[in-house]
Amino acid sequence: MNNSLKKLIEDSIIEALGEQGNSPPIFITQPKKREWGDLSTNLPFSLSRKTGESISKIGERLVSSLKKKNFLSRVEFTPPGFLNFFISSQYLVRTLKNVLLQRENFASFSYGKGKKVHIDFVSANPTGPLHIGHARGAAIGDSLANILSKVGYKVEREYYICDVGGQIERLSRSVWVRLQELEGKRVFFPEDGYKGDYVIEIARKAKKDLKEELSTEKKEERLLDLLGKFTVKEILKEIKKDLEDFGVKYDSWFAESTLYENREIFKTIDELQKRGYTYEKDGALWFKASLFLKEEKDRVLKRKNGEYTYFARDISYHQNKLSRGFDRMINVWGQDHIGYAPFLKVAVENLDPFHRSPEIIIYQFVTLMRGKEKISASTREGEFISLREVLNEIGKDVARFFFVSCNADTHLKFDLELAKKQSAENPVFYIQYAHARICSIFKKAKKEGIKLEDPEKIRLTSLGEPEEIKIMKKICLYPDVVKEAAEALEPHHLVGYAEELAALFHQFYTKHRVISDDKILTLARLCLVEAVRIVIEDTLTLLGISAPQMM
RNA sequence: GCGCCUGUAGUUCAGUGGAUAGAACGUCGGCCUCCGGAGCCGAAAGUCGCAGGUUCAAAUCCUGCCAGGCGCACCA
Repeated sequence: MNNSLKKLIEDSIIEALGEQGNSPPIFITQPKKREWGDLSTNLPFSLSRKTGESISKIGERLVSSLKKKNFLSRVEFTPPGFLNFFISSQYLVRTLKNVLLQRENFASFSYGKGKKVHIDFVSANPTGPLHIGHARGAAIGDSLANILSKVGYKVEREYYICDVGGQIERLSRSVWVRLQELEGKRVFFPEDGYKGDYVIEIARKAKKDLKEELSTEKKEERLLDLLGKFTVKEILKEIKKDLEDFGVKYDSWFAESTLYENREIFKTIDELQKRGYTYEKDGALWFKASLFLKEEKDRVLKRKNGEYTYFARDISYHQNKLSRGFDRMINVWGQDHIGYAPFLKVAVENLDPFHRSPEIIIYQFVTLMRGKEKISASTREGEFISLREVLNEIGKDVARFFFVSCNADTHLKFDLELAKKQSAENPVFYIQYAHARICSIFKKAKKEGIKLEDPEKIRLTSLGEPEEIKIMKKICLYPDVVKEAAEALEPHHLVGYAEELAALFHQFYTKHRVISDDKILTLARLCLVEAVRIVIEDTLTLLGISAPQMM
């Protein structure tokens, strides 16, 4: 299935350019003014610079060979050097029928060619509940996964569980201390321990569930190990539940400890050594990052005490992904990993014979506000707004919409008060309202005994009002929006699109009646609004937001 | 100090080197006999952080400043 209008135009241009057609990249964009067409390109500029032919000559030549295309009603060359395209009503009608026939597959593509994509997001350390910062990563990662699978990739969502290392030790020690306190003993709470109340809850649960083991096991080391495993399991249970309520479901959960169990970590280190990417210094094993990254310091793979660093484990994890046959690996990380990303990339790509490299999407942190006041977020100190609280306060739809509505690079400010207060006028409701309104039109139609027939049989040419044309044109662009969001790995493009489509619908709705005495027009308009409904539902689904029939 | 990211309307954010920089919220003024008013129509609101440069064309690319966020571990 391919309903991309831009591709159609692009192909026609390439065809028109003929044999000598190794043209510069063709950019087709939506112009700002209606007189400039529905789509336009600046190709005459760039082509002229390349070939030396005059801009207007190129323009005129392209116009004359493109104007025969039946999906265009008009092609114009407009000085200083634009080609403006006008979509034909024939194409508008055909597209409307396609939406009704193909429904949620209208914007599906084979673009990804069934390639396997691994997407790793959130992957928060199991040392505490998810907080609001993780929510942004969850919203971006999950929507991206949805979008990529829509354009034809085989997507696997995975959560990487860091269940190894010093943080887990600190966590289990914190639980142990809380346990002692429950026994009535006064114990000094470690400076670097986890201070959140959830630790006390877990201690309480451990006291009940691990009663026997706790009383028989005397060796502190074994005891801490036992507590650690129990705690990680408990916290993961909560994380999983929070994510599910946020609309996120993973295909797999990968525990870091399995890298030791199947000895992959050792193989990775061997390979790095064999290739001469390592050296020993001060009793530690180092990665020669400077081989690939000038001006960067080398990094430790294996510490003096014999433990592997997170870096070493992470390289091994990525090799594991490659061994599972993934063509692309996408990691969605918070900006605190920004300096680390290049190291992982060079290590992984230089070990792989095909030089596949993780693609890393960095999202900037959310500044959380309550009115004018900033709220800090630290898992260690136990000061954070949990994802759970956000879900309870403002709900999944508003939260997901908010986190996915702007570019990952934006340092966005999130005012909880405002999010709650504005909720009635929030853009997400504006979009959902359009959907609910359409559903209610169909309820009325049903009551009056009107049924939507086979769209092929309905005379859609009776749709000619400006508001109707605008809607159809917007719908024609939907597949391209999805494709562009997939190519750029930027879900936020869909948000802007959904708002625009909803606005066009509301404008149409205010001015015209769908159900009227004119039977033919009624059916045509039902088709039109049903197409709007399908597309809105589709965008909302990609963003993980519900499309309610009633509000 | 070095690296990455950001700076666009009162606020939150869009904006693929192109044509007169957009939307939402907020503010002000209009619109309910009729499919849902969580809607529609209109108005006010901008030195695109500052200064240079490249280009026929710069919010967008380059350089330098200023301000903010995050990194620069034998943490993860």
